[in-house]
Amino acid sequence: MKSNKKILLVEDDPNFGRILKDYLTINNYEVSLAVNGIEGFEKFNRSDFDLCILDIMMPFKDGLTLAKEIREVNEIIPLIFLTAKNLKDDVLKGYKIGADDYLTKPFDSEILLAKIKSILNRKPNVNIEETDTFEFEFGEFSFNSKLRILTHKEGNSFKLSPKENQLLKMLVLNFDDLLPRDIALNKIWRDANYFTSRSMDVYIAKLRKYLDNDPSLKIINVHGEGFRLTKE
Amino acid sequence: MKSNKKILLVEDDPNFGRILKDYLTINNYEVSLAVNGIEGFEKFNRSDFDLCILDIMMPFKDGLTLAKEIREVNEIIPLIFLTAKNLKDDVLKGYKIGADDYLTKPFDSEILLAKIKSILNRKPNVNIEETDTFEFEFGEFSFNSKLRILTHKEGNSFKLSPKENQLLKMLVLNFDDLLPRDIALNKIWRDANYFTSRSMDVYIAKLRKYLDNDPSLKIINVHGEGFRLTKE
DNA sequence: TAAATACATTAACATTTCATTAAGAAATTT
DNA sequence: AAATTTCTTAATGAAATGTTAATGTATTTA
Repeated sequence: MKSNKKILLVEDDPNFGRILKDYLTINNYEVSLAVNGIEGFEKFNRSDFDLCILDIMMPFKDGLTLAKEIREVNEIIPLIFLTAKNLKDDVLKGYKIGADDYLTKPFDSEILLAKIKSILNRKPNVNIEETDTFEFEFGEFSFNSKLRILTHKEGNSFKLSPKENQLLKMLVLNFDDLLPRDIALNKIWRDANYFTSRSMDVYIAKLRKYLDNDPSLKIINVHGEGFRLTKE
Repeated sequence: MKSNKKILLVEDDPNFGRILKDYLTINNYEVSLAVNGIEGFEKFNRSDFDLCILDIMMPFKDGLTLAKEIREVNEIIPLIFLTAKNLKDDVLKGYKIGADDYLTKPFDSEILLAKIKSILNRKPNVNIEETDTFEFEFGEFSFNSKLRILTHKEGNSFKLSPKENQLLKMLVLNFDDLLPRDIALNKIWRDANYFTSRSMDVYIAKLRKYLDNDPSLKIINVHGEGFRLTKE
């Protein structure tokens, strides 16, 4: 029974880390152990993992910061946090970054195993346009979402903020089709409520300003539903 | 900010159940509360839920048994278990059935909320709407009910309000056939009484104005019965 | 260390969209 | 003719959206 799933484990306590790694290895996972956030991020970038287990309390770079960096690069990889005490604040922060779960130390190893299985067995996400493409052309613009640069043919060029970038990317991926508000909110803001919704409106206004350079492009609101990027 | 997500909560402690229900309701979930596994299963079958929260320890039918029955009917709906104590065995059984998560009582309500959001966000609505037809042609019109746009061949194009859109869609789906008044009222207005009926009349008038662009199309009233969209 | 920059959120106010209700006329049924 | 149902326009208030500015918070630069 080979599982082949690769897990990145980031844990600064060498004893605990070692034991946990061995336990997961025995259970047919391929485990890479990093002892702090910096090493963790390096390892993450050098290999393709299926899941990350991150200790929150770590020297140099804590688990939450590491998670944020990982999320910037990879939006879908499952994250499990380990918290030393039951620090509610850390837990909530973790979920906001996009955690899939957390465990309070000390925890039962069998339960960790069950959680890992549950997360990895999840029906392969009927995922919303998960794509590797990062270069787009639309109207008189070219758009590189990796470099976050929106360029108008005339030469005008804009550096986009992370949120501007993500929102524009989702609009472009759904060109001429509806981008439902709550889908965008849940993906970009990781929460859908009054405030994130207003924030999104502000970003729509910002994008409209950029797009003014090509008068044929419009971001149209569908009242109560979402937005649609379209030409003419 | 509408969330509209429906949660089935099965909890035998009436006080705790009530409080939890209220808390979730305040946070924009539509909650149905059942006090034991038997009632829970009945409610589950009578409606479409987006997520279930099940207490494990319950009289008559415990949460694990209920979960098993639910899983037989529905393989994807997310399940969250509540355990009174940290009963490792129950937790493991829960995961084996296909739980998405568990919480040990007493738990923090904010954390429950974070878990719910996290779970619902990664299961983008396995929505019926998605598979639904939303493009129609009739007379000299084309009609996109997803974007709520009604377009006349000549170029005239109208943005429809949600109610206009739903009503027109029902008429088109019953083209040349009677759309009974109370069926439309119950589906669109969720209630059939004097006021919703007057409101529907107003919307029929609005639709007639749009349809005037094609003189061959008529919305005909069948006195005391309903309306019929027809050509010539 | 202080100032500047970048970014996201929140506030404030304007505008638009939308559903309901009111009100009177017209049509239909009895 | 009386009662009921439908038709249509307009008025109202609530909710959603548009937009600019202010606020808060890191990070970078000087």
